[in-house]
Amino acid sequence: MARKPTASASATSEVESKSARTRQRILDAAAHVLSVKGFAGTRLSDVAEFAQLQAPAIYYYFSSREDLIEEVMFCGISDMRSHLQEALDALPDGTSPLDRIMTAVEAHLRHELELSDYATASIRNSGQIPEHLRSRERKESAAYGRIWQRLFDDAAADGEMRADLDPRIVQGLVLGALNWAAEWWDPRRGSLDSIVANAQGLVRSGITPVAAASARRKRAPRAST
Amino acid sequence: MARKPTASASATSEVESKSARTRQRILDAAAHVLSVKGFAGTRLSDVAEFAQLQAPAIYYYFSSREDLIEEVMFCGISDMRSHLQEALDALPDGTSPLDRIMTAVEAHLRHELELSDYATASIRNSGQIPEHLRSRERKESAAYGRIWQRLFDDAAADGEMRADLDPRIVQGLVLGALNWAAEWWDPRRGSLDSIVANAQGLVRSGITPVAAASARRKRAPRAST
Amino acid sequence: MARKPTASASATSEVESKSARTRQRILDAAAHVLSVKGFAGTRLSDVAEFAQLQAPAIYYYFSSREDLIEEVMFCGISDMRSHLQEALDALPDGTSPLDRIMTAVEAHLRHELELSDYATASIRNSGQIPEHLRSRERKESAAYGRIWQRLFDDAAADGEMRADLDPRIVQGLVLGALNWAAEWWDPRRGSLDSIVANAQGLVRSGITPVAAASARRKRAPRAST
Amino acid sequence: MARKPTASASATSEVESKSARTRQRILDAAAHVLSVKGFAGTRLSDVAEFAQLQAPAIYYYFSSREDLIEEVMFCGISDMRSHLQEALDALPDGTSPLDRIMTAVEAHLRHELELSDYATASIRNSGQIPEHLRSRERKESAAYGRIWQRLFDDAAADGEMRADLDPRIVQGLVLGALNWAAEWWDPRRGSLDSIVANAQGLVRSGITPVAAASARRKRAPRAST
DNA sequence: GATGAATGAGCATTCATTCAT
DNA sequence: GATGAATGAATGCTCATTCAT
Repeated sequence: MARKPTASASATSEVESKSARTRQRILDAAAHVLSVKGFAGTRLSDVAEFAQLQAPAIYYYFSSREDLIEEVMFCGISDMRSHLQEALDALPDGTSPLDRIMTAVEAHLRHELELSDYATASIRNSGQIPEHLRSRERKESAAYGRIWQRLFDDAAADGEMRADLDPRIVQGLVLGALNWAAEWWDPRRGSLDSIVANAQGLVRSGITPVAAASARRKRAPRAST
Repeated sequence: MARKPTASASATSEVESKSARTRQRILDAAAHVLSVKGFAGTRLSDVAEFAQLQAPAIYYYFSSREDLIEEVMFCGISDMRSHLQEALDALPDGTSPLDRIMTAVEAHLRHELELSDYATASIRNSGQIPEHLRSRERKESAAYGRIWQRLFDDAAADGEMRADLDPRIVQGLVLGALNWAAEWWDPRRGSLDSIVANAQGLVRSGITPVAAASARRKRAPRAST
Repeated sequence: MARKPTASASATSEVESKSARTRQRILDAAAHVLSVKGFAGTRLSDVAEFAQLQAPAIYYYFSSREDLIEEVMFCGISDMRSHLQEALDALPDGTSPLDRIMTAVEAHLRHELELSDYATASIRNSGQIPEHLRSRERKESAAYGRIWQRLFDDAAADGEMRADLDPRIVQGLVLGALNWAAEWWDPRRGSLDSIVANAQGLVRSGITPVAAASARRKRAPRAST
Repeated sequence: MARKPTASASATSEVESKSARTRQRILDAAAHVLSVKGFAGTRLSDVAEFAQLQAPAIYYYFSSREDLIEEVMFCGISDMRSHLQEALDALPDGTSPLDRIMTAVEAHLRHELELSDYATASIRNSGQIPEHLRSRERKESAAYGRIWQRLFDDAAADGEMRADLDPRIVQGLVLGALNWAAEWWDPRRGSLDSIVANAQGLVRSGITPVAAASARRKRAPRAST
């Protein structure tokens, strides 16, 4: 289900028809161009070049440029959401809200920075795309936001978040810190692990009440890969 | 505060000629459109409409679309930098690094969210703009980054930042949290003061060593691989 | 009456008002630009720059770009015609048709190459200018042609032109040779006198019947200056 | 005779692809418009109309308006040169310099007046076109001039040109007479043969020394058709 | 008389899209 | 399935022209 710009094979459909693979190549190319050039700057000719075919061939798989972009945007957020959901589902029952947030932080960062094209395309262009292309994306985006909302609400309810913090605002700030990482993180100048660790550390102690901080603190759960 | 016609800082933006005001109107309009539509999506006709004149009139003040956009980008980061620098300069000698960071967080957020067009234009498009339009902007941007670098380095040197945090990564995450605020903050659904307070709280306790923070707080857990 | 691009003062109006001089400067500039850039390539801004004023100032003297160009074209051919007519009128009665042609050749060449802007503007653009701008110019042009026609017809009638030559065609060829001189003649690489002498020699012996050619041949009369 | 797509001489212009024919149609149309309207006045929409397609279609074959015009200019002079060269090469060894000049006069005139668009485009616009579009054309043009130079130099060396004539100046005047013919010659008012004959007669006796002139004069060689 | 400021018409060029092959 | 060829709808930019000062 997941569309991946790199070469990682999604478990579900090993052997796809040639047609499906071409379609995928176009989507991947579009995600890449979209993430770099932005909505208005994404030309079909560039997408085609990246996908190694001629521009008119795109119309065999997508009915229009907008249709193609819409799908990229949807996939970007949709894949992100399922990736996060899977990571959270994999946690043992009874995992504390704060630890669940740690897992979410890691999942978001890894997905964004490892498979960045779709995610960054989706992230960077959410404000530039015409409304009528965002109905599916908006739904997913809202759902994705709700997952995080729940995480912070639970943390607040369990007394794992300081009372002077507003869960909604904190959520915005934390997601911003994570989303923005794609803008500056350079894999050659620092491991992904280190940025994950720093983000988790920053968020954990940024959120945790003073007393609570020393009280618990077992160990961060391993999230998904 | 004033955005300069070329690069000369006009200290008093009180009585400017009508011509200068028209030029300013065009710049403001361009910043607005640029922040919403992105580099490739910024049409001169839209800018003109926003500035209440005809598109060709823009050429009386700017030699090309690129020239106009280049100046918006430069002003965005340049104004931000001088705003931050002024705020820091206004602090009394001996202010602790951490407190200086708090001031910087507030300055960045207020500038971004109050005059958001230039800042968001600059922020959102830094990755979409062709390199040859970025020479001035890049210089300012680097200088701006260096101010923040010093802040975090000083905090680390003074023992106000936990040893497990990498100052560079923390800087990226914090600035990301602040930059992204323009994407989600809605002035109608929360005061600017509250977002400033939350950001400061999050950063302060996110950074501060356990001992200093409240006397305990050991170390952030190692998360993933 | 004659408009001259260089500094030669026309005898008639020594002291002209400042206004008239500005108008003249504009005409001269237009002639220059027109001769180099052609009709469509003649921009009022270029004319203005050459005349050392701002483009809108031209409208104080000419009602439109077309009007200005029309006058340049008219002056070009009109001055040429009066110059030729004066040279011919200055010849003593009884001058042979062939000698009159020699005078005409010299007059045409000197006018074209010494005061070249108007003449070359007129010559080069006669084919590029819209018909509705050519009514005055066409009349003058026809009159100019008729002078030459008479010269060749007289030469033919007097037996000074070989019978195998068609006076009309010869006229076209001779005027072509003269007109084209502006395209290649470089004052730094050959005197005006030498080109005049060569042209006269070529035309004289090119036209003259064999017997007559060796029979006479006094000397080419010096025409005007 | 064939105008080549790029610069490769396609000897047999029999069966060209439809694409090549469209390209040729555009070139022909451009030559026509260029010869009538001049460089600055040549609009792609006019060229397109003449070629019976829409203006943007031109970009499928030429990368820019300048590129198209550059090729027209190059083809104009290049075709002229090869046409002249072929005519001269076809002459039997031992043909006198003067007779070779007669052949050249005929070749130039026929090419210019029969395929006038390219030739007149090239001739009329050589002074109006920006330098950077003239590198190829200038080379050909110089080569063309050198052919004529040799002709006149040889004539002078063989004593077939009067000593009072300067070969360079005569060359300029003769070529001018021929080039200008396109400006006034009307096929409906005189045969091409008659203008060729008149030009040859004029040049022959215009150049030939007096003694020689009456001595010989056998027959003007009929050159090409 | 002359200029700064602005406009409207027009042109080169780009690009998504179509269609016959 | 895919492409060469072509088109129509923009969009940046130029330039003659106007007008208030």
